[in-house]
Amino acid sequence: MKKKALVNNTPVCQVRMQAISDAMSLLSGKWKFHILGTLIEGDKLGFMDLLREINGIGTKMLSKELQDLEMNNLISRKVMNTKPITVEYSITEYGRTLSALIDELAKWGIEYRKSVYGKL
Amino acid sequence: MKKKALVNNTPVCQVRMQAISDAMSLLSGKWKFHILGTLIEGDKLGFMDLLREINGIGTKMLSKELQDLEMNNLISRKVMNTKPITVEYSITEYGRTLSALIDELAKWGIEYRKSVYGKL
DNA sequence: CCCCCCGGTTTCCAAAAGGGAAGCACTTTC
DNA sequence: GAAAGTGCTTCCCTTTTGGAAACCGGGGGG
Repeated sequence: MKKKALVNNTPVCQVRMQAISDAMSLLSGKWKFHILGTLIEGDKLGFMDLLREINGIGTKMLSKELQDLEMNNLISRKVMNTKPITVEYSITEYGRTLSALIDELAKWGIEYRKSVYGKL
Repeated sequence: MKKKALVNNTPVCQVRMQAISDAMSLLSGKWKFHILGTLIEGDKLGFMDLLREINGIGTKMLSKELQDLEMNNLISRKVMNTKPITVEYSITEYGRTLSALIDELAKWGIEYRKSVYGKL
């Protein structure tokens, strides 16, 4: 007699697992949460602004991640008719639905850091 | 005159960014949320149980991820004195503090899937 | 004329992540 | 004594990810 999955065999758990995979396929990588978090805080930002705001990111990654996020409709890109051509990146309405998740992540990270470096 | 970061220059934002990096350094990878989610649902599970519950994972990844999670005190590993030696993996009290985050992730993933495959 | 700023793309490369298959030690069951 | 189950580790390989640096084109300033 072969054993089968017990916990995750229920439809509700299969859906949860699928959902986690779905979400991670959009949000994985070192920078996506940083970019989204920055755009949620600061309304409209240019490419160079983001490069300055997000410590450690380089032009290649920023450009690639912005394309990914735009493709998934989480952020929007608008080219402005200014004298030196500028681009405005901003969070979309849909991207804003991630703010609860990002808040949870940041909240947990803050508590984690407290637990590691002691209760001062 | 050199421009400086405006949005993330505030201490509160620096802390958030740091927190996001901290959290992701523990939780990154393809399987950690699945393992944690499964252990939150099902109380105590053996290695082979997890292998069956988590669709697609192989022994190598499971073993490695379990070690990572144990090192960070998110799960606990207890070797049992049973006839065929068995190991019980379970979520720690600390690991359980992730359930809100995992719920948010799953919730968002479910809504995302709905938005992609239309409102049926 | 040269350089800097904006907003990127391209190239090259190193490191990390991930997966398959096999092996290993031990025990029970057939 | 052979197979099967439990809990891994090791090896080898491919894919993915990430980063530094160069380059590009247009515009403005000195």
